[in-house]
Amino acid sequence: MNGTEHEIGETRKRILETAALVFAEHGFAATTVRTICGRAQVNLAAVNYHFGGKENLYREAIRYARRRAYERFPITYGLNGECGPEKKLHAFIRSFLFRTSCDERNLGFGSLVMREMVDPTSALDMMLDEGIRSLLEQLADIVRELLGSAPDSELVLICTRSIVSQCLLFLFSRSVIGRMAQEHNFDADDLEEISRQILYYSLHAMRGIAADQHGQTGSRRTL
Amino acid sequence: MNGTEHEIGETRKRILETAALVFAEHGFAATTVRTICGRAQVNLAAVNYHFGGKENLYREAIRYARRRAYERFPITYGLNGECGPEKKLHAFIRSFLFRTSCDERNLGFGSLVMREMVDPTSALDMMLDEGIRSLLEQLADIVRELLGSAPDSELVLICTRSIVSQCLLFLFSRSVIGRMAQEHNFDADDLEEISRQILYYSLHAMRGIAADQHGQTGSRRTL
DNA sequence: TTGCAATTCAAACAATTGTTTGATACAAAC
DNA sequence: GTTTGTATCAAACAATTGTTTGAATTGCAA
Repeated sequence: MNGTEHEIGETRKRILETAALVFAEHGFAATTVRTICGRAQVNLAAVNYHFGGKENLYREAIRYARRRAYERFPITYGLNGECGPEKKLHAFIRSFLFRTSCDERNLGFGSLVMREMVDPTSALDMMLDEGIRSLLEQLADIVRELLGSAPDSELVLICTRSIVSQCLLFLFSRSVIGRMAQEHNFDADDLEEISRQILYYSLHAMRGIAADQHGQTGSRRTL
Repeated sequence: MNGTEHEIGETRKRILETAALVFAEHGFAATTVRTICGRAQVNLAAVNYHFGGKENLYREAIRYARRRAYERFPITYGLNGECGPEKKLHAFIRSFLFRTSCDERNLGFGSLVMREMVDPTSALDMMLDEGIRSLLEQLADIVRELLGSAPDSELVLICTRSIVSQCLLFLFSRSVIGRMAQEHNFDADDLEEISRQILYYSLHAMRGIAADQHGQTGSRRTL
């Protein structure tokens, strides 16, 4: 081993992959170093030797899972060349759903994000700085484009929030869905269908809101 | 003590309230019986004496917090007499947001639900049976009423889901919002405003979808 | 082969966990 | 006053935790 940053050794890599999956499954507190090492078939001391502790391993595992998930599903997933805001929104929703899905090749990235939102550590700040913030801004740009000229900035916020919430729902309500429906794991076709539903609903909502806004030019207190 | 079910002793009550708040703050695994007993100013053995273990206390604490939260904000909160589906939807959203808000008098009910969705235990089944399922059905009824006559059942599902997701967003993204905005705690006025926004957005979306559906009678594949 | 640094390993460590124990205090019933 | 059952308490228990240790092993350059 030459010691450079990106040259990952065999055990190091195996620990990272296993750790991401186990942390995603049980959370930080409930995960034991022994479980990780046992499943990764490495010695117990390897975690402290290679990562300097459980907490450091946790952060590294999150970065690793995120890199892998984004490699599989970049934000422009399924997009080819220039296209309108509708297609961009569809790509955004699709890639988000697939990236945070249960597929083991995502290394539990979705669950890691979800758990970090519920039990924030310093890793959440890391994630905000290195991805989430820019992701939200890109979505807001698409929404701005869809709402048309000179949109009230609060409206952009409301619509963006609605789309985000619908994407997050399938992250957070996995357990509830699993207990209320008979089949609880979404395959690729299901995710495509859900993407289409979210897109369909959001486009209609935004069209209606944009029309309402243009119709009465000014305060939109129709409540 | 006469031993009846609902006659709660002083220490028992103090443990329940403290436990709900501590479990809500740190989650089941990360909270220690010592922390609860210390903050409740009772002896360490009291938990096992009165509740027979940490896990039992956890379940009882959730029920206790839920009862208190629903007493403060029943599903018809702010409603008086008969009224249309719009007002009903508004009441549903409002009561949900207030019930799951950070207000300490809710005993952390919102966080407890959230954590149970992320780390499901047998308590989640309990919550589904004793509240969540019926809550979702009531919302679906309101949506059905709003969408008008003979609505496609899949549309009801989509719209219901969207409303739920927007309500849940303020439960799950509390940490992210707190780190992205300067002020991170919502007061009553904020919650009222957010309720209005969710209502506004949802009503527009449903109107648009209902119109689209009636316009083309049949498959709604406009994507 | 020899030497050297990086890695792996079994074992032990100190700290913390949920739970149990047996003594004690207290109150009401007889 | 004695008894009886409930409640509280300090102390200890067994199990599990993350981490450390020092020896053994490995891989490769000299």
